[in-house]
Amino acid sequence: MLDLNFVRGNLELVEEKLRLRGADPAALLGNFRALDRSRRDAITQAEQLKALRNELSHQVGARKKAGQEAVALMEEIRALKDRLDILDKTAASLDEQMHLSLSSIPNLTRSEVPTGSSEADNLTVKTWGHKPKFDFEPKPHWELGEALGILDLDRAAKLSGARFAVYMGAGARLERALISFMLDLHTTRHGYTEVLPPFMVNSKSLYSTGQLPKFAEDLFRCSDADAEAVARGEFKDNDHWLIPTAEVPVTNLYRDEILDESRLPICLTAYTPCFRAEAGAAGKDTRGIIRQHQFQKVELVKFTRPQESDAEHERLTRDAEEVLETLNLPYRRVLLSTGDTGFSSAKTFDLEVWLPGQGLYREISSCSNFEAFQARRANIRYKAASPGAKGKSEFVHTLNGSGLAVGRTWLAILENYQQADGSVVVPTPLRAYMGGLERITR
RNA sequence: GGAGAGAUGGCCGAGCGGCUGAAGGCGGCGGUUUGCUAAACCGUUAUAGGGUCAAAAGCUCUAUCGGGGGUUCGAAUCCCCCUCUCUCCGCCA
Repeated sequence: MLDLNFVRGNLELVEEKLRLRGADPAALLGNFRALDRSRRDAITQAEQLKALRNELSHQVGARKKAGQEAVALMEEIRALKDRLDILDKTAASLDEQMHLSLSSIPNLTRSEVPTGSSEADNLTVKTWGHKPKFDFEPKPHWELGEALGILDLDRAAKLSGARFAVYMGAGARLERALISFMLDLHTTRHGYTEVLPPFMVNSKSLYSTGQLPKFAEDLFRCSDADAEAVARGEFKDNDHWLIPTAEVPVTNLYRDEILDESRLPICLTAYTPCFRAEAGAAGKDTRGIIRQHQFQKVELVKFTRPQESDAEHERLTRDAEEVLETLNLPYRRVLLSTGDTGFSSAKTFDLEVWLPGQGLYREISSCSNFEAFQARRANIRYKAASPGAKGKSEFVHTLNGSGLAVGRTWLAILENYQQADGSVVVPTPLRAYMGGLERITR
């Protein structure tokens, strides 16, 4: 969420930034000034009446204490009530509208983000590694996996439907190895603390990180959650949704807290499954396990001081890249354009891994700097500890990135490490996690 | 699932109809004292939203004592509902 004062004072800039994203400023901010004005007028009126009521009530107290009667005063106050009731309701309703309107505005992208309307305008920042050369036609992962008996999509469909996968034998072990490998790398070499959060969260948490209210249809909702209430802007702490990413529970760890500056930056890593409804993705990536309703991910999350978030963003992206480099998977780093940058993000790098079986680069990580956008929604602040500082609390900056999407790493290994006989060589760093297995064969 | 107890500021903790935005302590910040450190002492220290202001500061108003509703001229304090925490019992991986 953007700061109300900031929007009020920089309306043209905000509208311009919205246009860069391909959003419609008129739809989002068309009545901003009018709404702002009437909201403030209503609040002023209601508060003036409350001040009067409080003053008169005080007089009642004083008279009673002095042993005088106060019937007339009490009558007067009672007479205010109807008027106050209406004013209060009006003010509350306008305030709610303002909040909902503000909650629907995406974050402002940073100036270095390339202008564009879609992923076609993303900027490739760097390319790493050598694409493997094959003296045979490389196969896509679904053919390799099914032939090796380590991936069973047909039975997954029987169990759960489309867009689910069953991993068997060395396939299951490879998935588990990747999770352990990534967590170990981030905790021992990159300084992250491991977190194992709940896989279900309440709607308040999803509001804080920006998934609600706008993107409810992308989520799996448990039966105790009320999508209509969410659409009205009611976020509860006693309903449940399946997490679409560990970003949600991990970022919300410090919701409504004031952190000590000396603790920053806080760097956390978490393995979780991720559940996505993939609404609107019908017909997209239907083959293989690129796009699933459930996939595993190791996530990186940081809480930083505002002045450090840019440098920490670079560091976090490097931490994700190092997973690919250690596994020797060719990739490129892409700076997303204004049109492709996510709702809550001010700047996002995607890492795209080379998939020889399909002959293209595919997103395997997305590393974003949300600046204070999520922190403002989640009310995560820090208090300056440095001497001389005024002790005023400020919003932290939050960042996160996949380090990495495990399912896509799994399939990237199959495609990049495949052999002419259909077997797959296990990358050296994973062998210790696979009981020494060097090659997955039929 | 049943029974009971509780939820107050950065933290601990008092208050149980008006004098309470909230005692006291801890912590933080500023200062005095002091070879240094420590200690002691003094002062200060919530958040959000209105109004005023060119703006900031300041001043002022409103709201906030887990969340929501109610009673009352007036609610941290009384009543109802919900959530969470703790204790005991039951069930359970």
